[in-house]
Amino acid sequence: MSILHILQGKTIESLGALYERSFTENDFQVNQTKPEFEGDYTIVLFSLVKSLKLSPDAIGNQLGEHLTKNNPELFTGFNIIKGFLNLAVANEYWLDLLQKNYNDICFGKQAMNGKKVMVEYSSPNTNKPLHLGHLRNNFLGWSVAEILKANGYEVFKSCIVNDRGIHICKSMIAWKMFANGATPQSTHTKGDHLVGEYYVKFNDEYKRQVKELVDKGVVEAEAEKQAPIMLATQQMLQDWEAGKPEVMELWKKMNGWVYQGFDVTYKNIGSDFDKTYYESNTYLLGRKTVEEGLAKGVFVKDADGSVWIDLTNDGLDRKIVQRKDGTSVYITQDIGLAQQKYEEYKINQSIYVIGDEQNYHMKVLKLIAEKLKLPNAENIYHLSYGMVELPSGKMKSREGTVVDADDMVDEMIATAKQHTEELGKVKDFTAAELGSLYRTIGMGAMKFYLLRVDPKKKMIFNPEESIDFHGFTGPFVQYTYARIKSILRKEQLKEGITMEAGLLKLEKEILVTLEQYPSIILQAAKELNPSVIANYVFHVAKVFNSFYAEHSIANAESETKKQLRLQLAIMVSNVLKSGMHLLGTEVPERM
RNA sequence: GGUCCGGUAGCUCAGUUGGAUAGAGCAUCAGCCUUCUAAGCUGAGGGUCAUUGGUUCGAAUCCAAUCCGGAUCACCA
Repeated sequence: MSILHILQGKTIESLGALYERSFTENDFQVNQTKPEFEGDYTIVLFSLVKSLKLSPDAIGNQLGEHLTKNNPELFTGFNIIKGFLNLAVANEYWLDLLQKNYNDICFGKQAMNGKKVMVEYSSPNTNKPLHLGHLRNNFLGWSVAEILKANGYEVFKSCIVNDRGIHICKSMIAWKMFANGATPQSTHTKGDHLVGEYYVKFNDEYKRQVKELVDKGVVEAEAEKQAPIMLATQQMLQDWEAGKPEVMELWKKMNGWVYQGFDVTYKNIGSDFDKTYYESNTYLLGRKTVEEGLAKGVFVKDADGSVWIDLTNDGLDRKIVQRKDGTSVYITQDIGLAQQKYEEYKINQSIYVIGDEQNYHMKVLKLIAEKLKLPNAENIYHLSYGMVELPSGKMKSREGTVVDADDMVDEMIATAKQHTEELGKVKDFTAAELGSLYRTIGMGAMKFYLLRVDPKKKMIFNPEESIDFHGFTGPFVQYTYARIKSILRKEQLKEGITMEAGLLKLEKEILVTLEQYPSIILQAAKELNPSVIANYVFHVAKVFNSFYAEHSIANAESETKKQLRLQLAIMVSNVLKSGMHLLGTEVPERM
């Protein structure tokens, strides 16, 4: 329970005693006091004026009087300015907070609550390597899972691999046509990149063939259907569905290359999964759903045999759920999988980390689940995030502007190396230490960069300006942590020393900030928003840095002051480490 | 066209259950390393919170209209 909540409770108490009616926390507002005014927390009095028929100053005086008189151990004074009641919180409260929590590495986290959540994220296609957009997805998913764990949920991370379908056949056809049997080994290329090359080659060749046909006088729409490479791809998809051995063999071989490549990338960026689903195994799940839907009268069958759901009454469209040839479409498979997840893990909530271009799809998914009265329907939640765009607009593979995930990682680590060398810090470390330090800093910078903005909003990434290492960044926070650790290696904390009662402004500011960590973790989970953590962790580091520049810990004014500051530093380092962990980011002991 | 999302400093973003003079970072400028790591600290300049109207003690925040940008509306996934 934070001082803010305590103050709310005490205010309700005091108001009740003063005016002999009951009040709730909605009757007034409590904020942190603005720095230009005296006090720590502020009660806004205007909303009470009407119902009490008293002036703001009169209410403020009576309330301030009552609060300080009845809770001297909490509130030591007050002032009223233009309808705002500013209260000063007793130093003892802050010192007590420090004593109790400075060494608790679990500070801010909740005990297990018995609820289970699944977070589905990453979910790649096996026809091309991961790019910057996937990185945002991966970091978000991992971080949200961690934030939920910190709030007491049991979390399962899952991934659905889109490993079948026409787009997969495209790279297979192109490989057959152009690769001459090239393999990752023979070309020294990462498997996912190799397969991605042939996906690009498919599109080039396809475009060429369409143009050829158009030049011969074929209408463009017709040419797109008739292009031989497209016909061959469609044939391959049919062969795949029929289980034709040579197609299956090629499919397994090429997917195997991609998985090897993904494994490397996932390991690099720290993504992991408790359960991986493969669409090649789940794409038939929808059939049962369709049968159920028809039986319940939620779906209708058209004359040609295709099955539909009418969502026009819900403001949406009529959606197909099964093709006339009896195969299921994407949405139906997803419903089947949603059901399977629920049955397998008995989850209370199912979170899908998917880009906002699928908002409509996910809305339909949830709506159909509701109409089918599936038990998990209301637990489906789409964590929708915006695209990562370039200053010139969307990334386009056609124009070669796609920022590759592996390249990005390498570049960040290289930048970390360059910065460290420029600062002349290299001599303090062994080669092995440097390797892991560059990785920690580079990945920290990148993850922080992609997580510090609200997931809902699209974000712009400028490849010209490399990701910053100063200011509101991961390395800034890491650096603050490393400096604290450096002090803690030199100075010993002594047990049993009586704390000094006085608190300097900056010392108190640190404590006020640290106290908010539990509610920040709560808010981040409620909003499923890691940027809340990023903003907070940065704020903590900033406040500590201001203190650090102003006051010395090792050479404090007195021994008791030194011990107090050591405890403060320890608590700050714990919160920084904990918060950065929620963002999937490590903190270095030295940098 | 329907639906949804967004528009805050030169740039990238916070702030939106209505509260005091709208905040950070980057960039620009001026300072601070013989004292715990300067990847740091202190300060300055920089704003019609897209526009207009409304609601009220009070609006970046709520409502309405308009303008601009984006996503989506496949027998693709």
